[in-house]
Amino acid sequence: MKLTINEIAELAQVAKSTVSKALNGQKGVSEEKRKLILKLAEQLDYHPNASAQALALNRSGSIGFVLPHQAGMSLSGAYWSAIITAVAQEARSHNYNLLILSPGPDDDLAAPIDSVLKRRNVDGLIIGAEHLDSKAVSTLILEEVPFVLIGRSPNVRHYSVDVDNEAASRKIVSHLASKGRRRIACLAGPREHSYTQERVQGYLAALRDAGLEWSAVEYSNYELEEVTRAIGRLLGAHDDIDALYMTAGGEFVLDAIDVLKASKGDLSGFGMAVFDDYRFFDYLSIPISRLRQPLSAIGTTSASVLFEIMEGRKPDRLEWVLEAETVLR
Amino acid sequence: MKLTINEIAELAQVAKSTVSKALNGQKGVSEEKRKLILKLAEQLDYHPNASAQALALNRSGSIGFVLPHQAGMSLSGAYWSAIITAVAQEARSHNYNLLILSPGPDDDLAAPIDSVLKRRNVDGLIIGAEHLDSKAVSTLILEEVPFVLIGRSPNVRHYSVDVDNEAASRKIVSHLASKGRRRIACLAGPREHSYTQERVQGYLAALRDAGLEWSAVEYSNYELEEVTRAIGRLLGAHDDIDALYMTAGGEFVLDAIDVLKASKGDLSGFGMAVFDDYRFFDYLSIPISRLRQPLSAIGTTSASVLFEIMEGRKPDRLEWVLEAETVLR
DNA sequence: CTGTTAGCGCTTTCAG
DNA sequence: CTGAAAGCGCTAACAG
Repeated sequence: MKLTINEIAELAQVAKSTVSKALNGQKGVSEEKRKLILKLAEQLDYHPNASAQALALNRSGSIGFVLPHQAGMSLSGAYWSAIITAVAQEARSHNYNLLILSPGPDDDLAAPIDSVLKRRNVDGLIIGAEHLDSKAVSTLILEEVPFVLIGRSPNVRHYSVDVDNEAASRKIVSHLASKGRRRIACLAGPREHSYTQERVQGYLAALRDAGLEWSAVEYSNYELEEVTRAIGRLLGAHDDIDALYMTAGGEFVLDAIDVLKASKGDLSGFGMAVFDDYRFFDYLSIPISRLRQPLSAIGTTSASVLFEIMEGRKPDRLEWVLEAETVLR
Repeated sequence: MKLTINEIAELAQVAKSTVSKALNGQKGVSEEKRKLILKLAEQLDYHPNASAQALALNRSGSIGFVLPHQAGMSLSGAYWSAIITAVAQEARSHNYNLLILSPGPDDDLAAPIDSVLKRRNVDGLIIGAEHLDSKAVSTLILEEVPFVLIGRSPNVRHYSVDVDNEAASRKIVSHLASKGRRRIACLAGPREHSYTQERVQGYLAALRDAGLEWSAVEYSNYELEEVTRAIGRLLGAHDDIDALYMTAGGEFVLDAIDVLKASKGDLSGFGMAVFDDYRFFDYLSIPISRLRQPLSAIGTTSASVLFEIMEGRKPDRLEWVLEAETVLR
């Protein structure tokens, strides 16, 4: 049941090194033998043993994808799943496999990465940045592991692909302003994430663009209690808020709407914009403009950048910034 | 930079075979040497090279997870992502890695599976059944590859873990009946999927339980056009339908509600139940009762069944059926 | 162009 | 208990 290169060599009456060369398209094999060998391999459906190849070549043939902690969580799963699908596709087209590294609920991100690296299970990594400690990153760089980040972390300068958080935010908040909103508040995600900062910057820029002087930003960690408090602070301090920009989507939006409704009652006339796009937004009680991230492109791009560095080429830049699409309502 | 078993052996002044034994907890090593070796390995943070181990042991140390085609799609991604996260966890706890096999948009499911198997990249497979052709399955069985299915396919009898589609459907439709609905129609998914059939059976059983004689089932492939037509057929034939049971959730539900609204106008008083649970259901115009699948449990169970067969133990049964939780509205 | 040989790093006999 | 040696399947030098 185990078909090896030796069988092929025997059948073709050649040395296994010849088979190896023929199969790998190397030169130094007569056209005649090459044909014979390829035909044989094809007929017998021979595939070289991955472990043996990996051992001989000192390369695993897999890349790893590191999920952030909360990837399993409901809607954010949809986000990661779309990216993974694209990465898997790209990997396959390079004849690589895709390993998923999902940190346990408790243990830290570094452990699984470390092990997989030490064991030489992967040749490169794509890491959902979110909150990657710079310690882990410097280890990676030190060990010269090729890797690319999805999203960026503060204090980390490395290959990354991300969406243009600031520009997109600016655009959609400008849209709110153009609709006549004058008191546009911002409900932001966790302050420590780069993407939150960038999106807030975009928000502020849009206000400046529109000549609005008033602004208000509150941060939260996406959990109902904090969201409640954050919105409370916003509404408590200003009773004339007429629009809200949220720097992240998903269920967070539902929470926010609940809280808003509870404090303000009727929401008609209230403006809303969100960074992220889910179709159900159209079924909530107010129109929501939103930003749609190019998920497949993020996956495809990060994978191809990774393969580029794995193949020793040096990309001409460090950061790939993709556009988010605006969906105006 | 490459720390191998040889270095450890040298430092410990023993043969590498002794190191191997010590590290793998085999007997035949003096307590003294074992301690020394373990200490050394710990200090130097030695991890055996996975490929070498795989080659020597003829086992890859990875299991594969086969996604169905449309997994990247929006909300269904959330579903798979939750399962994968659980599987990854379980794999890690068995010291296995998780390989993701995602079929390309065009190519068939068999190709990637076949290659990964032939190359001995995985020791076992978890397959999102959905529509797995029985040909592929028989190949797997023939090659004696350990695998378990998530969900079931008609004509395939093999280890599988699934949710109790019929019982859950029966329960939730009974709930509709208990609320006084008398004309409960069923909007089903694709007829060829087992889960659709089972859910329809549950629906019919519930009607019988409630002593209702009237029933109506229409199938569709989840696409707006077909959904429109299916609902059209239901409403066209019966103008007194007062409730709808949908055998699947996600965006499908939004489409259905759109269509319903368009034909019936006001939906108040209309009853609705759905197999699947998303929080946004609570924000639609009518209350929706629903069934929540135990996603993590599905992942964990399928993985542990897989490991059981991989370890040569023969589970006492072929099918694991988990309960879906009902969320009544 | 071809075959022989020597590893890749690990496990596993099997003498000592 | 210990270590030398063989071998997992493949690739890469190097003679011929």
